[in-house]
Amino acid sequence: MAAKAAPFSIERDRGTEQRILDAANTVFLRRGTAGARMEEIAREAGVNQALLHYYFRTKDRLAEAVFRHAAQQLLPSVIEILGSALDLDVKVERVVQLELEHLSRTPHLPGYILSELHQRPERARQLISAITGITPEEAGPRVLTALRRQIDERVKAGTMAAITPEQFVVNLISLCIFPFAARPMIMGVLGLDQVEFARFIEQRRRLLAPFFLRALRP
Amino acid sequence: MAAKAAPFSIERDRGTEQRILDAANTVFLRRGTAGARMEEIAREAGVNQALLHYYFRTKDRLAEAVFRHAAQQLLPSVIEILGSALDLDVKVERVVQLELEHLSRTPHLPGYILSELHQRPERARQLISAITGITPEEAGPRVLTALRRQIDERVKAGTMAAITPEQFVVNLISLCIFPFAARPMIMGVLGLDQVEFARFIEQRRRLLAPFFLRALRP
DNA sequence: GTCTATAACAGGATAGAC
DNA sequence: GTCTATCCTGTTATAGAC
Repeated sequence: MAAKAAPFSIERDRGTEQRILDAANTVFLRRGTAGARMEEIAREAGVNQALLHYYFRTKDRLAEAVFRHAAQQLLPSVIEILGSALDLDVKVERVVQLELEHLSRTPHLPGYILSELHQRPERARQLISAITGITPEEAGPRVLTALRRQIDERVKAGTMAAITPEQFVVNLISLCIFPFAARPMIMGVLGLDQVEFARFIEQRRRLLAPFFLRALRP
Repeated sequence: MAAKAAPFSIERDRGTEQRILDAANTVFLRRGTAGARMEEIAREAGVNQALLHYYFRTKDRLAEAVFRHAAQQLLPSVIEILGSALDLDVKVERVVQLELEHLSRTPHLPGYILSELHQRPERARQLISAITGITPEEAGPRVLTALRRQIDERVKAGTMAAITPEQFVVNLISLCIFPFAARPMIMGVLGLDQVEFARFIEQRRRLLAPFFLRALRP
């Protein structure tokens, strides 16, 4: 319980439990829950396997902790931004920048979340509340209501093509997240190596918001 | 080897091997390779576990067969369409219709493929050749060359906003595939049940191509 | 808290009868 | 070809010393 001071090294020691969590994060994100091995996590953390069970009773509980943490990372504040009072164009630009920037740093995240959700759809509920901190029943409607008002306004003014808020949201996050979730496929189809893929994403940060905004025009 | 006639039942017996393959398909697509259990596949196929090993030596070989089959289903002819000589607008419309229609029938497919590719990136190569029947080194360039020419033409004529063929392709397949790959997440965030999700996709079939084409205008 | 050793179990694979 | 019974390996989980 007592926080340990880091006597020498600059990067402070966050304790064994945290080291294990970090290792678990790495391994689960890479291999998926079913494919992850407790032994590999222990090795990655530089401790032995028994210690994992000391801190987190079972593999299931550890997986649970990792998923919860990961869920808070995907869509970091997308729902918050989209539900805010910002101008619609600004929302788009911010979501794009935030997501591409963030996912560039944690490229395994989308693949992991989608895999988990695909194999355990009941976790969707958990994902939503992790993102928003409120119940799933409220999060969606809140965002959609805000968007619907902004869209209606513009459509009436004739400055925007008709679109439902649902399609709006799905289009936007599809364009942001899919390239990372499908990274191996995209690298394969387009014949890119790692460096070229990174460049591709950089280019995308400049082109995506304008692309999306053009699609919104009447 | 001899095809069996179906003496009584109308649905003809496609043989045990095929029944096992179908069952394996169902289970692997639902649970992922690591999460799938031979026992569950046997039960699903209505045979016992030993028979799986009789037909397909190991779990790995069975998984291999399933992946190969699945790979041929995703992007059914997207690469072919995009690499063809069709008009650009027609390509977009056809890809959208083909993919949404097809994925509506096999909703687990994208999640499964992405999971596999995420955990075993080396399979990307196998995916590409399964799609195109030609080597990965040729498939990408072929499509991109065709698109680049069409895009350049239009941009010069001033009828289209500048975009690289790579971003063009990724945008298009992101918008088609992601909603299925992230189905549980989307249902959660938007608060949709199964029926409402199906309606959402129906709506998407009408709205997606126009949306995309608007984004292409100058 | 951390370790070594080992128990307990799950799941894939095989033997052999029919 | 198909089944039942069983083996065997890999993996999670616990006991107990330090």
